[in-house]
Parts: sequence; C-alpha cells; structure tokens
Amino acid sequence: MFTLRQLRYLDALARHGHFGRAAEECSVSQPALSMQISELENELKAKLVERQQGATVLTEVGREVARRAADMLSAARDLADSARGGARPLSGPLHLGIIPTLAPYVLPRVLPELQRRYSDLRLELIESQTRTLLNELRRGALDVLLLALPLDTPEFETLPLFEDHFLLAVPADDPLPERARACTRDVAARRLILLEEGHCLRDQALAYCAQRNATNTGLGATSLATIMQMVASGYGVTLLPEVAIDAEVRDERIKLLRFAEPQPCRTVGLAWRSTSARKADCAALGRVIVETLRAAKPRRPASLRAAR
Amino acid sequence: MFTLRQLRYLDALARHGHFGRAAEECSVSQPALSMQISELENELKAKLVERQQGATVLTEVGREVARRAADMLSAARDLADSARGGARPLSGPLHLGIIPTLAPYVLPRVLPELQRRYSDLRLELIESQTRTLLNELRRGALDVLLLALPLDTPEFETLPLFEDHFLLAVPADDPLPERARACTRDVAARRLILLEEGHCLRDQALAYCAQRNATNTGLGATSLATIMQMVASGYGVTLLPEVAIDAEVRDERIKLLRFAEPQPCRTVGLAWRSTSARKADCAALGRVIVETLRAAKPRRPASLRAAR
DNA sequence: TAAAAATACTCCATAGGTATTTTAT
DNA sequence: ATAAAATACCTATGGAGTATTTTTA
Repeated sequence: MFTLRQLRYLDALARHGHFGRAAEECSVSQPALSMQISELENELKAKLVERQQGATVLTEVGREVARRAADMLSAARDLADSARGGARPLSGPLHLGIIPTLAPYVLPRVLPELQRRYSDLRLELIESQTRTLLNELRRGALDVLLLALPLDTPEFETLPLFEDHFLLAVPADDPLPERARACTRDVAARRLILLEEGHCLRDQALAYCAQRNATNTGLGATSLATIMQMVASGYGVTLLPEVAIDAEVRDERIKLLRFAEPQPCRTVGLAWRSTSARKADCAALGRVIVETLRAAKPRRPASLRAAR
Repeated sequence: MFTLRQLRYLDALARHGHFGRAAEECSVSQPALSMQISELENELKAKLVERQQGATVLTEVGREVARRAADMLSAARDLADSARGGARPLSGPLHLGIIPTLAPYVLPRVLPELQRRYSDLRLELIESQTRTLLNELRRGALDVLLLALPLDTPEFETLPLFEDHFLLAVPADDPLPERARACTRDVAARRLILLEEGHCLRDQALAYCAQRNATNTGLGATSLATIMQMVASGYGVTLLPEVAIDAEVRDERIKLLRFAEPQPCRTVGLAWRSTSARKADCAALGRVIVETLRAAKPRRPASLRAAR
C-alpha cells in the first residue's frame, strides 16, 4: 500500500511541476523524492508523471490521483487538529488568512485583544486575495479566513460577523453638500477609482454602481491607501468601506458621504473547511472580532469631513 | 507525522476493541500494533485508548480520530481505484453487496451474463441487510450495493434500476378469486407473515399495509423461501416481490394476486460512495442488470396460480 | 491466576543521503 | 552543453517478529 509520505511528495510535485523544487519543499533530496514517486507508481500500477520533456507534467491519471492526494492530506491535517480535542479554544498554532481590504484595518484592533485573552495562541497570518486564500484553505495550509461573504463555493462553512457599509469618498472641494446622501448617479458622474482586478472590494463596488465597463480608471490601484491619496489629490472618487475610515481618512482634502438607502455594503465573516477540527476556534475568533470592533465604536460621524 | 499504517491499525483497534484481534486482522503481531498505536498517540500528543480495564476502549478524542481515520482509509482506497483510471469498466476486483431479498433472485440471472460480457471481472459478493451493507460501503470494504432505494443517507450516490412490484401470495384454497385485485383490507383480514426485523422488505410491506403493530406474526422468518413454505401450508399470506416469483412460487398450493392500484412496490437500484473512483463500473453494472432482467421477461402472468 | 497489553531485543526492509550517470533539449 | 531526473551505493531508522515482563481483573 502507498504511504502518506508518497502522497505529500506527489502533492508537492503536482504543484511545482519539478522534481528538484518539490524535493526542496519537502526538505528531502531530489533522488529521495524521485524514488518515492516511482514507488507510488509501482504501487498504483499507473504512470503518474510524464518525464519526456524538460517540463515535468502529470498524466491524466496523475492529476486525478494528485487531486485525491491533496484531499487526503487536508484530511490528515484536520485529523491531527482534532486530536488536540479538549484543548481550550484559540490555543496553539492557528493559520489565519485575511483579504487586503480588511487586514490593515481589522488586525490592529483585534490582534492585541486576541493576544490578551488567549496568550498561548500562536497566530500565523497570511494576507492575500480571496481566490488564493480559498485555495490555501482547501489545501489545509490555512485554518480559517476573514473575508467578504458569501462564497460561491459550497464546500466551506461560513460565519457572518458584521455588515461593512461603503461610503463615498470625494475630494473636499467636490460640489456635493457635506450632509448629502450620495447615489449611483453621483458616482457615475465622477471618475471612479478602484483596486486592481482580483480584489473582491472592486467587484462589490462595481456591482453597486452597475458600471460593468469600469476600466475607465486606467490602472487599478493596489491599496486603499493609494486610492485615498488619489482622491485627496482630486483625481477621482472611490467607495470606501467603513472599517477603513479611521485608518485611511486623515486628510482634510477628503470628505465622506453616506449613500442613500439601500446603502452598498459587504458582509464580513469567517470561513473554514466543513471538515475542520477547529470550528470552536473559529467561533471564538469570530466572537473576539465582533466584540472588539463593536467596542472600537462609536467612531466620529462618517458623513463629516475628516478633521484632525 | 503519522502514517496511514497507524490509521489502519487504529481503525482495526476501534472496531475490535482488542489489541490482539486488531493485530490479527492486520496480519501483524500484537506488539507491532501496540507500538504503532502508542507511536500515533505520541505523534498526536493525545491519549487515544483507555487501557485501564480488561476491555480496551477508545477515549473521546480517540473515537473522533478513529472516525476521521476511517474516512481517510476509505479515501485511500478510492485513490488507489482512481489510479486504474483508463482501465475499461468492470475489470479487476469489484466488491458488491446485495440484500437477501434480491441476491437469490437477481444473481442467478445476472452473474452468467456479467461474466460473459466482462470476463476479467473479479466480483466479490457479500449478502447482508441494508444497514450492514451501508456501513461496509462507507468503510470502503464494498464498492457498490444492490438494494432497495431510497436511502436516508445523503452521503451516497444512487442509481434506480427498476420497480419491483409486490404481489399477494395466498394459499390456493383462499376464497379470494384468482383474478381479483387484492387490497389492504384483504391483507388485514389474514395472518400476514413477514421476514424478521432488519429486512427492508418487511418495512416496505408494513408501510403498505399500515399495520404498525405487525408483531402479530409471532416470529419473523429468515428467508422468503421459508415464508412461502408457510403460505403453502396455509399458515398465512405474504407480500412477495415480483423478482422472487420464478424462484419461490413452484408450489401448487400457492396462488398469487396482483394488488389494486396503486400497487405496492420497491425501487431496486445501486448505491456507491460519492467519492468512489468506480462510478463507471457502477453504471455499467446497472446497465447489465436492467438488460438481463428485462430479457428474462416475459414471465408467465403473475395473477395465475403457479403451475409447472 | 489468567488474559491482555507493554517492554526488550534482534533483524531487515526501506527511506534518505551523496556521488554519478543518463537523458533530453 | 546544460539542466533535470534516474541510478548506484551506502547508512540509518523504524517497523516487525519472538520472547518476556508487567498489569489488572
């Protein structure tokens, strides 16, 4: 019978498409990995790898086996986690993935409280876009994600935490009155600046504006901070999530306007594998996030120009 | 990291509750299995087994880990199957489970045809009740089941093959006219003989008769053959599935009556793990069964007294 | 005292390492 | 010619066996 070790090597080989680099990831020599792959092929009586060309590529069967191997390795991680069993929640290592439009705003508030309440929690943080995070979650490289819901994959369980409303950030000299409620037409009448492709926030903003052809912005920005600089410089307007206000609106050249109902917003929440053995940790983490952010309010009225 | 071997040993230990017998099942010595279990406990840093009393019993954590281990072992089997990949369907070993009220009637017709068409198919047959078969299917000990649908577990995929109608078998001297259509009142007016608890056919017959308190039969029989003997002897009546007619009704002291619409029946079909790598085999098997049974008809009119 | 599991110890298969060859571009 | 994977060969670890001890009911 084949071994989990062989599956780990195959998984690495499938992801790298290269014996040497796969071996490096597994911290073994290239011949060691080669041997195990070859042994696995003997066990399964099937050719898994095309070694013909310079580029190592899996066969049809190899890809299917690798897919199942990845699932088993994920299950193995969950099994190991489940053995921690009775351990109180939020102790030991926990791998958390966060999207870039949440991380810089949520973490500074939540992390200190988290470490205060759960001193032996060893949090490992990864910031990346939803797509990447979901892959890593599936692989078992991450235990839980903090991102915008809903997901279109049914394989994960989710826990909505709070609604994060979007506000319209405009240059201070914009003719819109300070206390006005903005609407989609106000956005359409201005140059809309958004994050580059791949950020879910971009899609959510576009969905609200119904501006499908929103490549009108030339290049997409790579961070909200950059976008706010552009807004402050009068280059255009943007939809800013509420959580980012405190951190990003400290420039007198920007004013914020609430939208008319129904206000655009995103649902922020957690996601984890349905098979995860750390659901209790996820629930506890969700609790801390909600409580911490609630305690951080009330923030100054968002409809007023930033002034400090 | 732990190994698949350790999971196999734990799985056996969980099922036997006894190191010695678990070791025997795994074809290793008791110390070898003991060692691996102990090594697994070290790996997981958790106590999995209560060794206090004479009876070996898993801890809470141990049971959870064993449950996940069983899932992984099942996935491992499916992975190995999937590597057979391009192999044409219905070749190699296939483990088929069948319920007792189908096996003696379906197999004699289907097996010869199956071996004729797929000469290198190595079919392993297990006859047992639905509950047992589902457990073995889950474990991966079986690849596919032939039984009555629907299942109440959503974890398996199913393929309905045909409807198997029930007929009322009564002693030849019963006053009911030979061509009559029977109804539930006819059944209620007679002593109903059924299989013992655990046979799905019993439940299906009772569901039709709406006779919840049907322990009126004293002891349940263990086979349809026995029941038909009892009917022939004038001891009572029974609901006989159509597939069993040819084999079980060869006694002149029995006559069969169709039921009035809606006739009671059961849906016969196949079931397999959603993760199975042998779905093509299942589909092919289903095709052979349907075609073979269809070819076996037309049978003599069921409403006539058996006479041969 | 008897049954069951753990320990002691020996052996060998196997995973892994380094050095080298083969292969394909 | 070069990069990548396979092969050769050696070492060490770990899994398995048998014999024995410990434990507990």
